[in-house]
Amino acid sequence: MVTLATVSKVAGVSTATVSRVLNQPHKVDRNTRQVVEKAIEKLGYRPNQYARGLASKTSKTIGVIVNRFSSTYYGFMLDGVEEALVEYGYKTLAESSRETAEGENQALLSLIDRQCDALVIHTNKLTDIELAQYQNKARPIVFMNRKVQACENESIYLDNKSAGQLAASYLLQKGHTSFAMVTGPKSYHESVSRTNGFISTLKEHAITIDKDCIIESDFTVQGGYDSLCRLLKQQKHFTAIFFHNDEMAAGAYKACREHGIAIPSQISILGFDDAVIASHLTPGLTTIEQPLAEIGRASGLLALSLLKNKPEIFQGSKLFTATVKERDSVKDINRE
Amino acid sequence: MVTLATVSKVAGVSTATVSRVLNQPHKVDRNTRQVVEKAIEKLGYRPNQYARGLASKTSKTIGVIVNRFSSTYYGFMLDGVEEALVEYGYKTLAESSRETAEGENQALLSLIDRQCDALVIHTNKLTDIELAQYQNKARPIVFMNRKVQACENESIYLDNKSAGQLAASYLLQKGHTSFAMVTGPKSYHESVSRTNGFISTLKEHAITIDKDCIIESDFTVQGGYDSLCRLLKQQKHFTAIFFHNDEMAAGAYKACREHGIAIPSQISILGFDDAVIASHLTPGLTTIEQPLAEIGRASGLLALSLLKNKPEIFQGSKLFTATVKERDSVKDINRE
DNA sequence: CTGTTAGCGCGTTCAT
DNA sequence: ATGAACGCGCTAACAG
Repeated sequence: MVTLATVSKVAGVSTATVSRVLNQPHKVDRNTRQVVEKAIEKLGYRPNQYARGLASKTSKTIGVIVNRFSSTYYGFMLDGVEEALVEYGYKTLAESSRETAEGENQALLSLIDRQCDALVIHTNKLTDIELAQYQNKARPIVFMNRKVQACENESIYLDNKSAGQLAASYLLQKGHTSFAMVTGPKSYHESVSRTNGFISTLKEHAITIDKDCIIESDFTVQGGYDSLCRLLKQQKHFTAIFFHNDEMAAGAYKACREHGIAIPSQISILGFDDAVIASHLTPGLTTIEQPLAEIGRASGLLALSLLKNKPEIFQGSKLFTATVKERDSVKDINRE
Repeated sequence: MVTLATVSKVAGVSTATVSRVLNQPHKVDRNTRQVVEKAIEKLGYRPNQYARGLASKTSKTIGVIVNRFSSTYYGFMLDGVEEALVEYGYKTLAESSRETAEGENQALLSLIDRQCDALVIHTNKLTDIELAQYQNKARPIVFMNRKVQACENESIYLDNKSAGQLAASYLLQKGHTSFAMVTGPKSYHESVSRTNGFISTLKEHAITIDKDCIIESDFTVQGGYDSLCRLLKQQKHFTAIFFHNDEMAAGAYKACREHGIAIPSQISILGFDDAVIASHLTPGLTTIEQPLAEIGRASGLLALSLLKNKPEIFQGSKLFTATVKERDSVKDINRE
């Protein structure tokens, strides 16, 4: 095994000097530096990261937690985080919580054990209080697409209330006046904010939404399917439905097909996320787009800036804005 | 900071004993073990993984490389790997190559630097020879969904030739006799094998496929779209097209829509992978399903078995079999 | 069964 | 600008 000692012998210098050319090249004479670099090259020396971490107490690694890997929702954020870190020579250590509270706790501890210099985490199960306690430790923790009370400075997230308002404005603008909504679980802060935003804008236009027309679901295709069936059974009147994510909207497409309901002529559907499937549905799903990759990127940068205590690395807003991705699932009633 | 020494003092034993209760509990007396465990609990002690790795030369971590995170193709495999490792108390260190040769090399080196006990990698750019060289080092490398010459024992992959044969058999069985095919890049071994399998089965039935009707594409939606347009322009006759993945098939759907071609009445489409989008397309995409999660899981297990030199951890085949996931994009001509 | 001790490979003083 | 020496926290002989 090639170690610092091997290199130092070959180069005819001390290990301290080799270490310096690696970490503080400017403190080494040009000539000796070149000699050392040649030796490193020749031997194919690679520093042992564990020894490094042990001695320096830093790992140049940032831990990331997501619910799972097999969803592009998390995939886009992960890619965003990694992109940001690579620029600064940091590594990503990604772990999944398998969407359980236990998994979140374990992942958190495991990443801390692994000496991650900072953490970027997306969690749903742990409470704000529990998360805030972790935050109290030495290493910075950034909450990715999650707003944590008392840790606002470390939270990067979408302005879900505005997004809900945007959804309502868009549908109103298309001439709709009677609505239904299928939300995510109430335990998710996004769901609550989107709901509030949606309702508040309707209220501004003196429109109320029947309580029976707001259904809490679970962000899954099946959940969306079931919700639409329930809405249909109720026989309430509405011309447009706002779904809190695209998977649920996709489930609604299926239900519509089975019930012989045409989208958007008989019912308009608005999704959320602009997931990969949105563009593949027929008709194309109009949806509220959320910049997941940028949220990931910003989270990575914020972690770095906190870690190095360099505010200049992360500048800009911690609050992201949604936009409308217009396709063909919302009817423009004005044009009739 | 709480270290082994802290614990040992509180428990009134030596650091070696504390280390033993952590790693070889059976070698410690029940009573002293309990005392130590109490101290660990009380102090909230967590072992420093870097010190551990440095001293023991093992990290209980397995590095994984994928092209990127934002595709469920890799996501499913990653989830599979992690699931397998968690059972054995191992961690996943995932890194993306961003689908570049440089990225693959860097990721490989970086994971080795990080003392990963084994590697599970999915690569496309590096040649078999380059990969085999890495394999020659101390730590085991498993090639996930990739067949590497000279490393067959460490390759876990789908039997792509059989899968191609299956595709042909299925279409033949549905009464089709005239075909087109859109493949992935020739540099991908999967593409070549699928093509060979497909053609060989046709040949068995005395059917040849016009060379102009085989188009090499790039696994992207746009690529599939372009390929179908090209096929259409040629005015050759065929009733069914086999796409080497579902993304390209989705692109074909779009092209069909624009050209007013009905699926499956005018043209039948068969995909590959059973990606998430397949079920959301209209009509549902019939596709050759590949068990990605299981391939990931098997790769993880194989890595563990190699690493620990325990064949019993991984038993079963390294070759996986594809199946047909039937939906509505292939017409049954016999029924006319 | 338990304690002592010597590294693991590197970064970092402190001298020179 | 360079080298000697120590310590990071832990595991692994070796004694006892």
